[in-house]
Amino acid sequence: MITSIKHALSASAEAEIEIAGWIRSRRDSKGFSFVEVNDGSCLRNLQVVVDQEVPGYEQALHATTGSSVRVAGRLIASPAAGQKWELRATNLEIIGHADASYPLQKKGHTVEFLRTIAHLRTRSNLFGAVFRVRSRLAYAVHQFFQERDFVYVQTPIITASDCEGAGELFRVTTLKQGTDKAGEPDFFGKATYLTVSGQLEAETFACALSKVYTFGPTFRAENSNTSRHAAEFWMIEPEMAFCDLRGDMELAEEFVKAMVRHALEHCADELGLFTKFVDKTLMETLTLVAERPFQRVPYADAISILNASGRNFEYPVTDGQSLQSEHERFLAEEHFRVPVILFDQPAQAKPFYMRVNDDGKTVAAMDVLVPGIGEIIGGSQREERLNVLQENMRSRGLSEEEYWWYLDLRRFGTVPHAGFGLGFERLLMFLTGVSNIRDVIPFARTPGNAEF
RNA sequence: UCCUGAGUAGCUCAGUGGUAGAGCGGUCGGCUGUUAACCGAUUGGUCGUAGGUUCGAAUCCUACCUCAGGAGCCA
Repeated sequence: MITSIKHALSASAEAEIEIAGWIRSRRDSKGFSFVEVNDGSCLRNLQVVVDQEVPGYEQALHATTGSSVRVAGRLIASPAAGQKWELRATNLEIIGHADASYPLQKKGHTVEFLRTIAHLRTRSNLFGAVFRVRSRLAYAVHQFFQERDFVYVQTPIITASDCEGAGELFRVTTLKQGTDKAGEPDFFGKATYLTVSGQLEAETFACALSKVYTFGPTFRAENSNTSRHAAEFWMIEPEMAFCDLRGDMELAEEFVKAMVRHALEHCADELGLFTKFVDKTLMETLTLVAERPFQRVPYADAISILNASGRNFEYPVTDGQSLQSEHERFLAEEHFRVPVILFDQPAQAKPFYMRVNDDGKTVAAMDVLVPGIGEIIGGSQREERLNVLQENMRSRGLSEEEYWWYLDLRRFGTVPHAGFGLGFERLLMFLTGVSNIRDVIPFARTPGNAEF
C-alpha cells in the first residue's frame, strides 16, 4: 500500500509507510544520503533519509534527479529545520533510472524550455502546480453549477453549424484529398467541422431544462500567434432561460469570484508558488477580485472614459467600433483596476444571435475584462424574437434553412435567455499568474505545433 | 497573418571583426543532519540553417527556420 506524499506530510503521528515517486534531488553525507522525493500529489517533497546499511543505499547513491523510486520506512518528526516530517528508510528500490541526459535540473528552468519537453515538464514544481490547480478548478466548475441546479450538457464536438462569428473552423471529413470521386458523399452527407462553441445546442437544452452548462473542448482554426490563443481549448458555457443580460452579468461575476475563492481555499500551496516565482502581486490581485464588485460599464460610457482619459492611444477610440486591446487594458488595468464588464456593444461588430436593444444600434452583449489577461468571458442575451432574429440573419446573408432548428426555438414557446462562454485556460492564467496559454494546457495546439 | 526582438555547451547567459568563455548540470574525489548544500578536479560546442562581404566572421549583410513579445481574430 503506497501512501501519497501529500498524506504523509500531513500526518499527525509517526507511522510505518511506503511511498513512491521521482527523485528531485539528493544530498550525500558520509554514511547516509538525503533523497528528496516528489510524487505529484502535492507541491512539497518528502525528505528520505537513507543510512548506509539500508538495502538499496548503493543504488541510491547513483540515482540521479528524475529516477523513480519506492521507499519503505518510518515517518518521523524531522530533527532539522525545513520540514516537519521525514522518512527514515528501511528499504529503498530504484524502479527506473534517469541517466545524465535527463533534462530537468534542480534549478529553475524557463517556461520556454520546459514547453519543448512537455512530456516531462509536469515533473517540475511549476507545472505540477499548474495542473493540480487545473484539475481542482475543473471540479469547482461542476460544483458551482451543480449546486445551482444547472444541468450539465455534453454538446457535440462534430457539428455542421458554425455559430457564426465565433471563428475559423477545422473541417472534419472522411474524403481523401485528391482521391475522392466526384459527387461522393462525405461521411455525414454535409460539411462538418470541429465545434467552435456549444452555444446553439446549449440553447436548445436551456429551452427545456431552464439552466444548463457545457464544459468541453473547443476548436478554432485561426492563425493566431499570441499568448492567449490556442487552436484547442476548453470552454465553459452556461445558458439560462428566463434570463436577461443583467442576470447573465450577475452569473458571470459570481462565477469568476467563486473560482477565485475556490483556488484561494483549496490551492494555497500552489498559489504561494505562483506568487513567489510567477507574479508577485498574484495573491493581492486574487483577494481584490474576490472581494470587490466588478465594474459594469456600458459601451457608450467606456467610449466617454477613454476619450476623457487624455491618453494617446496607438489606435484612436472610435464610437461604434470594437474597442482595441489597449483600450480594454486601460479600463481594466489602469482606470478601474478591477475586472470590468463591458456591455451594450455596437450591433455591427457582433454575431446574429445577440439580442437587439431598443436603440436598434446596440446589442445585449457583455465581455468580462480582467487585468493582465483581457477578455475572459464573452456573452449575451440571445435574440428570442423570431422576426428580429430572421432579420439579423438576412442582413448577414445567413440561410434560414441551415438554422431551422435554432429558429424553431423561437417558434415554439420562445423565452428570453442568456449565456456566456468562458475560456477555461484564460481563467487558469488569471488564477495562476501564468502569462502564456500554452503553459496552462497539458499539450498545447497552436499553429504549426501539435507535438506530443 | 503583420510588426519588433532573440537564437553561442544539456540549461541560463557573456563574448559586437583577430586562439569560443562563465555559472549551473553531469562525472570523479573530498567534506558535512543536509535544505536550489559546500570545496576541488573534470566533462561538455557544426556559435539556428544556407549563402555573401572580408586576409580573417559567433560578431557585418541577405534569405529562410525556430522561439518570444506586441497587434488582429477571440475564449
